[in-house]
Amino acid sequence: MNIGEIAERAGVSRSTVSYALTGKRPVSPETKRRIQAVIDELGYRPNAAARALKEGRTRTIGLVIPPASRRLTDMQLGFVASVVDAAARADLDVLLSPSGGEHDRSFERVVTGRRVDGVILMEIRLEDERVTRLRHSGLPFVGIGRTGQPEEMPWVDIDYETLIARCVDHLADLGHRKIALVNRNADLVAAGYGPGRRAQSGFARAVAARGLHGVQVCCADDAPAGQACVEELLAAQPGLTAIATINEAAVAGMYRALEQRGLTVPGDFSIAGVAARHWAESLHPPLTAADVPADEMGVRAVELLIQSIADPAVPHRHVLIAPPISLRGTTGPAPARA
Amino acid sequence: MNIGEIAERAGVSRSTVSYALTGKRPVSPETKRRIQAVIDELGYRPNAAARALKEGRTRTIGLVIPPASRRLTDMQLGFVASVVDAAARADLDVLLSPSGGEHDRSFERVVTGRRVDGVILMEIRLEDERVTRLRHSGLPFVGIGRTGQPEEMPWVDIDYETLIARCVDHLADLGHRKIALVNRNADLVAAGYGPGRRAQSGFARAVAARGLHGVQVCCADDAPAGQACVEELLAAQPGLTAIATINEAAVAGMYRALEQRGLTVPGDFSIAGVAARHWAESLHPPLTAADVPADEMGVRAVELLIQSIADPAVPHRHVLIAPPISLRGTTGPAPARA
DNA sequence: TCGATTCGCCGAATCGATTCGACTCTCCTG
DNA sequence: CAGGAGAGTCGAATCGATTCGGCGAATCGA
Repeated sequence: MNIGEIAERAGVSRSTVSYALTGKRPVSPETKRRIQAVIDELGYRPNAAARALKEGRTRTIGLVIPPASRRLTDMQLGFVASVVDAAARADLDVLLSPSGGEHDRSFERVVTGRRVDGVILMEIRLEDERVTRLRHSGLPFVGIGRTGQPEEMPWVDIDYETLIARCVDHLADLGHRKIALVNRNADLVAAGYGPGRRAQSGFARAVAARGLHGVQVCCADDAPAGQACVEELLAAQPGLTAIATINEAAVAGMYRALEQRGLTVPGDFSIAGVAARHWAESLHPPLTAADVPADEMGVRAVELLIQSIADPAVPHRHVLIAPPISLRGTTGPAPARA
Repeated sequence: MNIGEIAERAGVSRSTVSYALTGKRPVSPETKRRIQAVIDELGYRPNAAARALKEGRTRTIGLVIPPASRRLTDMQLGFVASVVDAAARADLDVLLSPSGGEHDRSFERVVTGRRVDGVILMEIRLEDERVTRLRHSGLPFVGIGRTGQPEEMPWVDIDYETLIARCVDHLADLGHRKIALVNRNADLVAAGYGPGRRAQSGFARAVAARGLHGVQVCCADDAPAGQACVEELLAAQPGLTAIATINEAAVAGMYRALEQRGLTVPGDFSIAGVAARHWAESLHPPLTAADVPADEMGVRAVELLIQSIADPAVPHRHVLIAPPISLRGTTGPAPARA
């Protein structure tokens, strides 16, 4: 069933059917009605491939996610969900492409087969060859996250550097003198993962500015790792009274380790972090954290992408988000020196 | 850049380029080499839309997920991840389509615009109009989950009825006499969500068979709801000593409620469930549960779909999974009657 | 009443691939 | 040496939509 059959049954030419559907040229009401009747009867829908071929656009965007075999963090899941939602509202479909590891074929297919009109890239490194690849291809794209050359592309990002510095300031204000940064997993940070690196520098800067003793560690992105990580920290770092973290997936484990050491939060130990709001709230106890509006970020990313697609020459826009810290009760005054 | 340009530069016709690429007719080694050289130089890739139009297939599958605004459970996330992985291995792209609520346009677009060669459907209801829609459309599809008429389609599913019955049996063996089933959220169950309904009947059957006192409740899919739910149960159901559940997202909250009532697990109270393995393990304490192999299920679903696409006339295949219960320490002998 | 607009519609070209039939060689066989 | 087979290639049709130029009829103003 194609546009020709509709045309035939309605007694008009194919072009008239097309114009009736798109409205790009006037069609008489009577003709339009007849065409619509046939379409409704047969349940006709234009063939997406044919349309894409002629129009040169697919009405589809690509979403490049971390290898799916690695569990997505709650925040990443939030990005995916909001991107899919926002795209659906704009009548765009979303093609999912895991990147990294064995899946580069998938990424390559999406980029070079002209299967999508644009791409949203997640989990960006400071040096990211996917960005290079995309720039070279001429395909519009937007980052959730940014590289070390922020001007080279449009993006939406969280200002981890500032946020972690704020966490440190907050903890310092409460009298904590020795603070640890619990980062994301070591591989990621070593590979130049933006948030990880920026958290490092924000932490170092703030710790120096306040004259504190700072310790930095990496930690795999799950609860057991968080537990192990804090156990090690407590053993190796006497006098440690607070943690700042961007590793939301590990927080539950951190709580557990503290609890097993008999340390209460926030009485004996404070934790502040950067996390998706609903996650921070659902933790027990709810985490004092800068609430990352993952939902909003996905929507903004889609907006930027749609603009880039409509006019590739438009200057790159950037959205840097630094939400305030919500005090939820996992931070308190430093305990009296033992 | 298209196949014509490649042909021109290589000094052959377009059909020869096509045959050199697909190997569907012999091409002399020398010609093949020349063509390949041009392709490598220009980085040519065939246009996916043109190919899809001519071939009548898109090399893309649709994955219909629950509305993304609702958080995906860990198990659902596991399905998505494994489907994407398996599809990528088969050189298939995955088009994501949220269904339900305001997103039915997206579902409709995917199904009727012939954008995909087949569909994998998640979160199936006993009566599911999407299944009706898909059957009517003639598009090959596979369910992760099944309707009330299991023969009508190929699927991969978990045998919730049996698994919950096993949980009950296990708890009964340990001496528990009054057991609650904590189901998924009420809306879902009311809408005829398969796992929810099958858990209900499996629970009812097992409870009756063992002469126990059973209580059934629904609970929203998150930790706070789990906490509230167990608080209510404890208040309203004196003598309750165990819970069986399929609501993995609520388990952490259940633990919390018990803890706050001063009840230890498994000393005072037992919990057994059905959950994705890695989730059951990462809970604290790790949950005694039937471990759902989410990774494997996605792979199997893709396999079935590929078969259906290759030969739509092939009889529907079904994979019903009933993994054994892994004892992890949240179940123990019923406490002596208070 | 005549010429110029405007409206509504049609026919044909086009997007970029695949594929079928046919053509030209070369080689082998009887 | 004629004729058939097969290898290698080409030209043209095709998939299903969009879109441009143009054509006839109705409308309008002078």
